[in-house]
Amino acid sequence: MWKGDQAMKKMTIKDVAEALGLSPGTVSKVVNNSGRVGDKTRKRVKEYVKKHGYVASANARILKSRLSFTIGVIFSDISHVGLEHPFFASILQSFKTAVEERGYEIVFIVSRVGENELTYYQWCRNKKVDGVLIVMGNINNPNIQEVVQSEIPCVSTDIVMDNLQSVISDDKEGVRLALDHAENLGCEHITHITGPTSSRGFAERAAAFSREMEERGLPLPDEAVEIAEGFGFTSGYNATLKHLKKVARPPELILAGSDELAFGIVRALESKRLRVPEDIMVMGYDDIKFAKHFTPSLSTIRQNKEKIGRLAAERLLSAIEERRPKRKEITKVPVELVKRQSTGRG
Amino acid sequence: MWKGDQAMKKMTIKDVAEALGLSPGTVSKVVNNSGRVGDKTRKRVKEYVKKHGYVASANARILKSRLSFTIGVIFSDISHVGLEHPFFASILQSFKTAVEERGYEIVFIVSRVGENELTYYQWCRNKKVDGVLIVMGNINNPNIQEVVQSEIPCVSTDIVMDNLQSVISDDKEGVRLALDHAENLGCEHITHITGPTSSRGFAERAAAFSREMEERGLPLPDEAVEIAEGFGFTSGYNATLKHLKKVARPPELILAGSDELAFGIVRALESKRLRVPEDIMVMGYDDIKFAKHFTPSLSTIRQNKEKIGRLAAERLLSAIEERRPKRKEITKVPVELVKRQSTGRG
DNA sequence: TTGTACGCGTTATCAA
DNA sequence: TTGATAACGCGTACAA
Repeated sequence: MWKGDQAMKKMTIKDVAEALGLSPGTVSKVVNNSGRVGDKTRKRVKEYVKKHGYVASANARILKSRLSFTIGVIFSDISHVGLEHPFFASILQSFKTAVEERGYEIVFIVSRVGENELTYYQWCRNKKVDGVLIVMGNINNPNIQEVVQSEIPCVSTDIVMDNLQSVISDDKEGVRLALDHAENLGCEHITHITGPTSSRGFAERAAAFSREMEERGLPLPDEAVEIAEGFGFTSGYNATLKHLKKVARPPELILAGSDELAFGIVRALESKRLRVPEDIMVMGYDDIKFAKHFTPSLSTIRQNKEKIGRLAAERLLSAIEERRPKRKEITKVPVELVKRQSTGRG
Repeated sequence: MWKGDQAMKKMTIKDVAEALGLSPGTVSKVVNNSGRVGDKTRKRVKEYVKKHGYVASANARILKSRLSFTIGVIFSDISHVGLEHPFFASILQSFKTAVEERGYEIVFIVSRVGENELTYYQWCRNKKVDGVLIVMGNINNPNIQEVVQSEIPCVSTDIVMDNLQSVISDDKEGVRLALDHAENLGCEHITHITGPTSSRGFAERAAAFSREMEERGLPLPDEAVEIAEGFGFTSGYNATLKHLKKVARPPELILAGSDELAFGIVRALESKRLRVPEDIMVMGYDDIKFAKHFTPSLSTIRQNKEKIGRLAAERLLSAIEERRPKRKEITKVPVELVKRQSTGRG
């Protein structure tokens, strides 16, 4: 089906109208199921359109109408975390699948168009996106604040803010499950190593950890919460070494803020001749695909990434289609304890 | 900066023109650095535009002009492999970064718009994308054939076809490096377990493997190449068990078609009380992030994902901007041997 | 520089 | 009711 250099001339609504001896307006109505059109005409148009594969130009349509069937995605502004981050990639994937099923598509919001630097909000206006998903963001980013406070429907699977719908894991419950598990294993001296608290998840888990430990009457010295410098393996590794230097005696269990941190934590412990789980236990958070293939396989709190993405899509599309006023609303998605070798014999 | 429900009225080129007592055409020229405009006028316009943050509507612009500064991405059609696949996600990430630096953005090509089923080509025409990246595709997919044979510039980081530019790893070299390594380790009985050969990478590695083994005079019974059913851990696991049943005695080394397969291979061997690397060695392919954290850490052939993505971006953008006729062209990116524990003592 | 036709649909208005 | 007409959305490009 080689078309050579010259493209097949594109069929426009006028071509269709002309071929059928109708006006463009009438064809438009049929295509969009709007307005009144006679039955036989409607049928003629539908058949022609189907047969010849006419589809309205996306750009012309968006230019005129309210909706673009496009969702802008804010993926990352902080710390070179990209599509390669398994947790966020999973969420994005399931969100993408869900909106595509409803005829929407996703585009990544960037802060420039051609040569112009735009704010996220300007970008959205410029592209007329129908809604915005914040997969990962920082509440102090003025760009994000602007979008969230604007008239554009938004949903986040990460941050929580005024006027913003969020679909997130129940982190309090996650920490509770983790500590229940720890207590069942007979652990009392527990350390929490988490990532930068500029990230909501990390901050929330750290807060929940402290509160829970107190309520349970477990020891909570200052060193019991260690903040790693980044998101990845190396950050977890380094934070662990730092922590071990601070304490007289290693804790019985370390709860990590994420699986990736946990991987680094485990290796750091091993480098100090501490065996996991025999000498010290480790728990992760997220249950990314690799957690079960790690050695020792990682006990963790599973976040339901698929559900988070799907629910976020539902919430956002309803907000778009019902045009209701924006308000803060948090949907908590249950988490689940996954027991593996790193806290026992697997 | 709460804007409430009613959006700030959008500023159009007419508003700008009116405010400055000029015509829209003049403003357009300034904004696009095209055509002749007087110096002082140009300056006045630039200042006004900067101050008030006017940006041309993307849709109106695309509607009229040749370029959309948009690249369509074909990510996956086969086997539920999504953004979660670390190898392809890495390539896409670096491609995305590279094109964004040049003012382009990416959109995922899907096969429907609203209610209409479109072919990829129709979709591209409909959206006026400037070019297409095929991150992963099947050469027998008519949708892909149509795009590739069309007038739209394309580049692939996966498949190889007529009229298509490809930026891929030098798999022959990769297999050669792997077998050199194997021979240096004294291995002669080598098995290759790879994924579905509908995927170019797997097919090419399998072919290279057979050829190289023959040239080296190493044994190449039929069972020496085992095709797994899928891309992931489980496929590797099952293929290994199947292979072990076929052979009288396990090979000395297994070369996997990908790291993910290799993970499954290793665990399958262990389940049969074969230690890696003591009893049998295993090599992966790709060097995804996790390969070095696996136990045993995985020796592998590193594909330069970052470079593949970046080069693909360069090739595609040149093709777009120079509008040269399409032809087949393969850019091979060097690979690298990474020695770790799974083939020695690490 | 400006005027204006044009790109391609959508939608409000109007005639039949 | 049915369908046609025309203005509109927002820029671009070319003639004047």
